[in-house]
Amino acid sequence: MQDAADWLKLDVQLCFRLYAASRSMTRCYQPLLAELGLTYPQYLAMLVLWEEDSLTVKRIGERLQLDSGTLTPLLKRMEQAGLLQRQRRIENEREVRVCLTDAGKALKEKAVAVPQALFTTLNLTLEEISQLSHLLDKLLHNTAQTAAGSE
Amino acid sequence: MQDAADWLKLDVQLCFRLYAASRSMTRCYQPLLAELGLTYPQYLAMLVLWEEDSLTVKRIGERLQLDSGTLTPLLKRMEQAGLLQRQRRIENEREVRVCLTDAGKALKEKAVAVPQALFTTLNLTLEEISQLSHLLDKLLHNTAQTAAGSE
DNA sequence: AACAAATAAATTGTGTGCAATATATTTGTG
DNA sequence: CACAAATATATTGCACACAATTTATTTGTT
Repeated sequence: MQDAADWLKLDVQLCFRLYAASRSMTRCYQPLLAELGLTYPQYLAMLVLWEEDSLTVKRIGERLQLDSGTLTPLLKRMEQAGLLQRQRRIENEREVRVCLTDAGKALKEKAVAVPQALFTTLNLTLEEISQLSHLLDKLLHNTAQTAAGSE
Repeated sequence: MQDAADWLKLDVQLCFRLYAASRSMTRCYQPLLAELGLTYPQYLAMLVLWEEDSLTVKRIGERLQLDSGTLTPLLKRMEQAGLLQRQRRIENEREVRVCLTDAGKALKEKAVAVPQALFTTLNLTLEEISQLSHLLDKLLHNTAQTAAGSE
């Protein structure tokens, strides 16, 4: 009985650490991103668009592992903020193409300071970051849902 | 210019991995917890209460790093579900004491299967889990807010 | 061409997270 | 005792996440 109960201790649970660490890191981003007028998920969407502009909602969702239920309102708010434009494609009217505005593109300059500041806050060695990234990738791979993770 | 822009690539960002991994793991828990009638944050609250029953909202919040804005409605839903009871303490009426009901205590038996199933899904070695836990703890420590992390 | 199946977004509803504020109670100080 | 400061919880408002459903469009098949 005691053996089985040990599995249920909070401190033993890897998942709680992951959950707490993710939220803790997002909280670190928050004041930095507030200066750019972005939330953390909005920042992720901008990262994707800065890398490759003019993507469909579906493509952004694949990169961020988010569905339209999350992305549609998020992108609408970013459109309201003047960072991007959403328009149905003429070739395929099911799709909505998302393009950065000049303001959206310009924000990239200021954003460079964000990951650099985070790196300082994290205070992990490059070796530790590399290890952590590797382990998280492996975990992501093993937990990926067959439905969502279609590549 | 190119150097600075490299900091803004999604795949480089540790934080995105953490964010994606946390959500991916929660999705793995979801079908298992659905059988217990719990969401993931509710499961975490139960873990804390199974370990030590009759805690204040504040104490639960310290364990889970959640504030009353999140916990109050969450605990109310769990009370509705018959898993616990919330009552103002007589000694100090600012505090609310949270106690498991018999149903809440009994649920522990079924819950033991959950972390075991997750361990199988994760498919990580004990060594890898240990490493990951250690790195996440370090990250958590370094990102902890001075305000919230009062011990 | 006709139409079922597939696809892409949008919508709806529920449950977090969290900042900011409000309320009630207790504690500390003169 | 009076009363400001501190404490614990609750409330409000906003922004995700995500399951489930709906809507509109395109594709595949006959």
